[in-house]
Amino acid sequence: MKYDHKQIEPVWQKKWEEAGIFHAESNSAKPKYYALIEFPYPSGQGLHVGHPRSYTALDIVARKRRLQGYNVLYPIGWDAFGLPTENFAIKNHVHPREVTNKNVAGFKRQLKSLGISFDWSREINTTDPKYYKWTQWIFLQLFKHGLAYKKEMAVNWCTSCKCVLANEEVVNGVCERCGSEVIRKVQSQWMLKITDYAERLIKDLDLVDYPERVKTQQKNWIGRSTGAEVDFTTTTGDTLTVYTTRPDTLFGATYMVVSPEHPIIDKLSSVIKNMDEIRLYREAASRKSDFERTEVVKEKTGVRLDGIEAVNPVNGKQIPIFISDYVLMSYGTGAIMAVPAHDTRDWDFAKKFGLPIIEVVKGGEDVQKAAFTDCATGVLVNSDYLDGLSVEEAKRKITEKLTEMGKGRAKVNYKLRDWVFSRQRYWGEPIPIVYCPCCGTVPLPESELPLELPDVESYEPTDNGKSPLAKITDWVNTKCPKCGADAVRETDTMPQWAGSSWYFLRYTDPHNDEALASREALDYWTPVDWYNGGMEHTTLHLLYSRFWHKFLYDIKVVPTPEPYAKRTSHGMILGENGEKMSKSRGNVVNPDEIVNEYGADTMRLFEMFIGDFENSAPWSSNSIKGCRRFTERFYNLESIMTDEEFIRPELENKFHKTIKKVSEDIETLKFNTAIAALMTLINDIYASGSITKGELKIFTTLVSPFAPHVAEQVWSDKKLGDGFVSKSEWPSYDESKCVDEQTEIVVQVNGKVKEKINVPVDIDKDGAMSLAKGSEKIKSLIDGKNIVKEIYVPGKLINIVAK
RNA sequence: GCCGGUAUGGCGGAAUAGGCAGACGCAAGGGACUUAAAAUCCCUCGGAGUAAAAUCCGUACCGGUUCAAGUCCGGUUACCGGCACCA
Repeated sequence: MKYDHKQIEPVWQKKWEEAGIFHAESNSAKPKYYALIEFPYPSGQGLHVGHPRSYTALDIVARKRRLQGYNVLYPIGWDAFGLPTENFAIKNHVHPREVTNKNVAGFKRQLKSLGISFDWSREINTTDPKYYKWTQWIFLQLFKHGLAYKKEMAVNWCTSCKCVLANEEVVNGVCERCGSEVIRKVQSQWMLKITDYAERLIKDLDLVDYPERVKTQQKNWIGRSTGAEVDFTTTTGDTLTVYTTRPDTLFGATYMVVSPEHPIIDKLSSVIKNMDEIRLYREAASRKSDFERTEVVKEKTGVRLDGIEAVNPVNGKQIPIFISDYVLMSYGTGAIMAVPAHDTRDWDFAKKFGLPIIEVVKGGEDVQKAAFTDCATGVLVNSDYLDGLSVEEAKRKITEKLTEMGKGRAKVNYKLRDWVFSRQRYWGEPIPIVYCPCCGTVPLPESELPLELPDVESYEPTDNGKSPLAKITDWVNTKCPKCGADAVRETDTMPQWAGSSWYFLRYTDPHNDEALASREALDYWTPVDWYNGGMEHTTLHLLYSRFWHKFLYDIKVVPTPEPYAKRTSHGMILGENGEKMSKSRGNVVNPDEIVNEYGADTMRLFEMFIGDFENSAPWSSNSIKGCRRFTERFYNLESIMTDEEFIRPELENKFHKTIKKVSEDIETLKFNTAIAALMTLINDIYASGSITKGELKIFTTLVSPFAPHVAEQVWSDKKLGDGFVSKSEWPSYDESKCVDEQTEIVVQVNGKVKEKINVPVDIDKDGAMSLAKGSEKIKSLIDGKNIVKEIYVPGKLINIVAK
């Protein structure tokens, strides 16, 4: 029979489904294994060939674990709330739910055609009220524990669309859709206090097995810095507190800068002589978009506060105060002490405004020419009692001194900011909060969850930037759950990140109406053993879900402090031209075409063979042919099978080595070399002219995680075992059979390969050396020379250094 | 600017912990089979050099350590990703 993937693949997909062999067992005595991929956002474009890279990789792991006797949970679901669906709905006047259902159906068909061993009985969807009931429940717990709060926040506002934009929708300072100017507008927003967990989110990275680059990126994002707060007194008798990581340079502070939004300006407006000028500057700063404020401003701007000065607490010197937008209200205290000699930004500003530059750390170039910022090498000068100390010593000493004086304290700061949790959008989870004129902000009772998303006429945001939900008055108007008075509902919805911050918990018990998941299910299944996903989620999704998980751990809902024991990341699949795959570049490859032309097995093999799993690799419509050939060659083994159950002695070593190699490579993400090893073995098998039944059984099992359909076909055609190969047993290898008896070692003279000799594997140095010297060629090369050194690397190489 | 990643044949890539650079696959060239083509099978395939060998060069670039460097150390460049005045 000729290999025909269209005959084979749908048949086995159906048989697997009917037999339910990929269902995770709920009450099992087996050890558990929880493999997880990032659940997809069901977009209208459908899957592209990038998606299956991650799904296939963990499918291979999941299938191998099943064969190793684990009870495996490998689930799938839909992260279905979000903007593209909503925008599509607005444009085409359809309900986002319909769009979602249609897209989910498309994705499902595509995923099923790839033969991935998901447990479809546990499928979840973040837009299902039965699911988002628990997203809302978690929000209520966060609220009750003071971790959800409202704050006036600047948002992106499109002046033409009259609507709030997400950061992703602002491109180069203009609206992505209409191209008009985006400004900052202050609105009251729900925030989540992720900053309370900053320290633990860093520290607990020690508990998990993540790639170092992921850990580093999370640490940098959280941005912990240690320093001190210093209280300056002003000539008006007020206190102005600054945060600095360089308290050692306090004697070099020659001015101060406060951010344009700093409250001290309003407080002292009657004292400041040039208030008009200050007002103008503040206004200009507030009008600037984030883009202008960070991107365009290369030259420092600012205005001096006329009529006030600050007093340096350590030397009593009076120094001027400026406002400037290079100081951010959102970090530290919104005010800084400026040490131009040792900070580049302060130096730029001081040069522009002609301010004095005093060197307090010696060891660099002339500070009048450039700031000296290296704190590892310098020695303190011009700093009274700090003189002669190293920077580190000076930091410690001055912090102690300030603490004694009551003028300062050690302080840790984080770049991480609280999570803006409100969206003025329709297609998201409604925030379960009611505003009552008497009781204030009241959480909805848990018994009233889920708070379902009502139907609306149109999904467009309102003119004043409120969510479309605000237009549905009979939904908005409600009674206060506490006192029964007339009240209104919160109309903001949650961001897309909400549903994905806990979805892996729901998979453990997806149909539970009493809890987000039962405690037994969570105790059994969590943490996730292996989570693979994209690097682009490192600082958002991965961090957000760790935060939620830690909170749920604190309130004793989940049993583990960390959600994922092991995290890995795959590289992108690029277009054939080496560029990122995108619709606009026209280089998108649709998996449907590949499955149709070559079959799912070939597709899966190629996805894994294409290159180093962790690096990006370009798609190649030529190279895939090699994987198709391998699939056919594997299938054609049927025709050369003999009935012996054993492994032929001449192939025994090769089989054991391959079992070892494939077993190990799957664990270390080296799927490409695992497949290469299978290809090498099949070449050896064909060279031998036949394959025994016993050999084919092993080979088929090894292939089955990669190319499961054809493996099942061969398994059943040749009656290699009972039932499915997917329910059989992973082959084991014998370490002693992986070593060869004879081995070729390389003989070098002065580091250059001159000869290769065959030796018994356990030969000692003397034996190998005399064999090497017995070679005519080597003899002629070292004859008459002085042998300086002889190196023997067992089983590998001899190097004779001769002069 | 800062942080992270990457750099190996015509191409994707391989090389445990410093020990034969180029496994495996693709493409290309030659041959067998065929009326022919496809498929399949066999051979060649980094560069220079040679009748063939020998030999020399070669893992982005410059330098170092070592008997031995794609791998370790110091420096440089290019590309990709993230962040962007974080005091």
